[in-house]
Amino acid sequence: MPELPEVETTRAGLAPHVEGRRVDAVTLRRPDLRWPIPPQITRELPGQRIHAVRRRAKYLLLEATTGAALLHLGMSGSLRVLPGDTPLRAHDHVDLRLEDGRVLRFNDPRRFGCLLWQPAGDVHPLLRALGPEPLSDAFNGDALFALSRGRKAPVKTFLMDQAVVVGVGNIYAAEALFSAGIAPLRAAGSISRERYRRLAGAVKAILSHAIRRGGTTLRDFISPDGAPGYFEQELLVYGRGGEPCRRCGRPLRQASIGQRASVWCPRCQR
DNA sequence: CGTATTCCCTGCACGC
DNA sequence: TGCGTGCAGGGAATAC
Repeated sequence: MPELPEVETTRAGLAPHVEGRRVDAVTLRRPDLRWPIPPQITRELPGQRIHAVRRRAKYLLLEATTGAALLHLGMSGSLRVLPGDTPLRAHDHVDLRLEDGRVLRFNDPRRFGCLLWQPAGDVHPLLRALGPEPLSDAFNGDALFALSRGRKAPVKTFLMDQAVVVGVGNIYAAEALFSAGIAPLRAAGSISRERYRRLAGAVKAILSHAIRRGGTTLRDFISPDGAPGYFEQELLVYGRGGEPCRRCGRPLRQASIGQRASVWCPRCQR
């Protein structure tokens, strides 16, 4: 399930194959993913060159001349650059044929992903209310502390709020809270500045480590060249409910927090 | 505004 | 073996 490191891995894998190339044709095999695919994708994008592949939160932007294709991988999406004659597989929904004959192919079994259009000079509504990038200086313990005052929601829910900080999904929220020693159910407003500094540091460390390792491989995530990520085996709490804490040996607790499966160590996290 | 809930969709792990 | 069931999840939409 692509979280920020997976999306960044995808961006980095895509960029050398796609940047500077012209899109010759677009093939849609269904009219929608999560939302209808807008007419600009088929009518405006073909013939334009992709100048850059950028990422904002978990969105990818293929920046062309009159606008950008805005993609989200949802939880099962993947993008690959393939030889033009590669046979189709199930759920290959969209092809962008590049001028070198290869295709940028968007596969998404669960169709939680999207492909939208952002006109040049505009910011798509989906990107307007997003918080800071987790690896930027704007995201730090002081900002978390300030934003959290008065919040009664669990800190895990708070940390996964894309208006607070983008790109911290369920896996990395669980791992960062374990690393910082903070219990996920604790009210966001009750946590000290010092502990938020630790938490922000943990988020940055875990995300940058995961990016270096090529993202987490769970379910069907694959990077654009087809190589799997190697982070899964390093997860300390996510998916390990009932198993012993790697730090203290006590069984990890599992419960649903904000409709999301959550795992933590009742002894190491307070 | 903050918080809680529902929904979208398919693949997979289960249990019978 | 083959079925049905429940769960997973990002995040928008909706309802308080």
